[in-house]
Amino acid sequence: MAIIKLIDIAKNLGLSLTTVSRALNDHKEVSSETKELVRKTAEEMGYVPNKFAQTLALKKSHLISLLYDDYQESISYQSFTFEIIAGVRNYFGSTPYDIIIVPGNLKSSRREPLKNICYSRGIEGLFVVGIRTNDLYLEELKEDFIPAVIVDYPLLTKKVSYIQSDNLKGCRLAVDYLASKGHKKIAFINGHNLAAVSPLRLKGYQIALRKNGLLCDESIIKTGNYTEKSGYDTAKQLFAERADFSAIFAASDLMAVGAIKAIRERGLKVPEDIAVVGFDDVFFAEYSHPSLTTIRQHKFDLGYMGAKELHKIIENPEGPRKKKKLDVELVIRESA
Amino acid sequence: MAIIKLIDIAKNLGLSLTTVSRALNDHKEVSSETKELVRKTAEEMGYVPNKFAQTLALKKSHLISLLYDDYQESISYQSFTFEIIAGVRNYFGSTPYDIIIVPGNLKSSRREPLKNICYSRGIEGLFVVGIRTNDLYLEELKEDFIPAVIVDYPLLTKKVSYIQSDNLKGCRLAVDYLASKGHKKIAFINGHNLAAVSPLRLKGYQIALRKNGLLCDESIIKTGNYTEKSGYDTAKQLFAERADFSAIFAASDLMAVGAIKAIRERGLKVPEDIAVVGFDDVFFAEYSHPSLTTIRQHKFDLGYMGAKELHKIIENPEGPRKKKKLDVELVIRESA
DNA sequence: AATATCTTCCAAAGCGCTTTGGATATTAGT
DNA sequence: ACTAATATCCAAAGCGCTTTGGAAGATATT
Repeated sequence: MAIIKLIDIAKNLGLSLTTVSRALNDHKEVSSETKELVRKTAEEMGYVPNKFAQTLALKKSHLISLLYDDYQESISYQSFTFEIIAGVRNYFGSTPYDIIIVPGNLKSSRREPLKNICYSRGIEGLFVVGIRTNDLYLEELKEDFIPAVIVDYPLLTKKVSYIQSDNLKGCRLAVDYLASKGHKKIAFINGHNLAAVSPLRLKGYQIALRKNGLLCDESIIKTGNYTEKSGYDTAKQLFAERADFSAIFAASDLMAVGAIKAIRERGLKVPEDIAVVGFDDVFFAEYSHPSLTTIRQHKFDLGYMGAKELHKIIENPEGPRKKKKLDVELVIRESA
Repeated sequence: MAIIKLIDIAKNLGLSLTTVSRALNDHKEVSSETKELVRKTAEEMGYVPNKFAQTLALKKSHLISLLYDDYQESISYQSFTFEIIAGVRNYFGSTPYDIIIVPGNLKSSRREPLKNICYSRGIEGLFVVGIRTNDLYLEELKEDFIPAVIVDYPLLTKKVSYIQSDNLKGCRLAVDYLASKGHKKIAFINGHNLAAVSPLRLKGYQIALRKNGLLCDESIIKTGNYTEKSGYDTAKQLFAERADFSAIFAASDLMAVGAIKAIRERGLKVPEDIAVVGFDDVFFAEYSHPSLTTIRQHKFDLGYMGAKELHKIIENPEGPRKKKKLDVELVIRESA
């Protein structure tokens, strides 16, 4: 029961290879009767086209590749990435494109150049998520040699678009909400600058403070690294230095959880003594205690819409590139 | 700056195609000087082999495929799956194999037959995770048409191995621990039977009870569906029917969290009034409140070791298949 | 009846690679 | 000096598909 090929069904039907191929591809130069006949026997014989041969002949692989990192030190980032990937997969599931995972991970030191990877596998587009601002692959992407869509890193060239949540709005929603609850001194725990969103969130926080007529006090702005521990540590630091803030806005849910732990250890209550707002709405935000008030990013949509954009770039390379911003929303739970 | 091919470097060097190909493949029938020369100029010219052409000529694709579901209703399952995939990716990262994601997801109704997917893409092996016991793909896998490794579903044929955590031991550890704390009546919240591990965990629970001289009371065994809500609901049900148990063992962390919520709502304290032990050790187990005592599964290793086994099956199809059981451990935190 | 136009088919070339089956040149064996 | 063995290379075929450039037959046009 070997795998059967075009030639087999051609012989079987006494037709030529050409005709069989054309029949299956719905080419006009073959009568509808033979088309039907060929299709039926192909089906019966269990024919499936060999994609490698097709790729070779057509110079079109229908392959896009996923570039992501499994080892973001913040393990919560995993669920973020996973949901985005789910979106990508879902979008391309209804196209002829397959998704191949770029071998190795972003951290490993000896990596093949992106170009080699793409060229040797005929990859037509790249979906990038979780890339650090100091990652060397970014330099290659800037060379603009392949269509790509990047999540959360602002790169816009002829072939590269990017997509991210509306971070400024997210920060505004958080600060507005806290301000509306009467908070005057809102501390901010940001993430490191290896994530391109960090400066954005800081900026959003500052703008929102100003808009609410609150002054921006540098001494209650701290930088963590998106982990729970760093949230805990920076919160403790805040308390050690000064304790006249009544709310903490953290740039990630995980840091918010860490901060809550620090607050509790000090014998204070959330949200009564100190209110806490996170960012991301990772799934456990709902199950932590107290459940987290946070800014929801639509992760699945980031993947889905990003994939759609990537598809568009591939099909129409001359079209305009654009940055896309996805809406965010405030999810009010117990922590603020 | 077109992509360069073997023929280009052949012309460039005044050599034949054959020789260039052989030089790069370290074939013996070419002198070491020419080998060196060819390699160097290939490098200089930025040559990368076309994998499709290679696949076609060699009849070897070096592709394995990942079959998984993004939509397990338990979202916590995501992190489980993601970590396993990280393990798979990590293993194959040091082999010539690439990983392609099976298009569509397990749930979508109109799916291509697995065979078509595999044959048309020349896929050499399948890594399966999160498959339901009623999934039709299982029937295809049973036909044994392709090397595969399945996580958490017991299928063992000539080409298919499976791997899972030691569920029986996990349940024993949990029950032993609770018994050692003096608990006599330990309720059990299991997951549905669409997950092949569920009956195993039930069995493990029962065996462990017996070993500890505790009697197995059917009325404190409930079945949820691995979600937080089902944990909550079944725990409430337990209370409604009878309240003389002092501990709950849940077959997943998420259900454990749900159960804790129900316990709290009843005005009882965890672990003082009712102790709770979960299963999986998903990452938020540490951050929930109280932090979860649970059975840790080594998810990354499931992926890594499973991938290794898959590799072995592919390279040596005649070798013996085996089921692999990975060790688990009890992680003691606050909830018990 | 002769030419032009479709329609339907096919043989052969090509996609970029590996491999088979020689061919040529070099070295060794007697 | 002549054959046998070895080393090094190459032209051509083949992997399974699509597409180009004709060819043959059917239909339409004058």
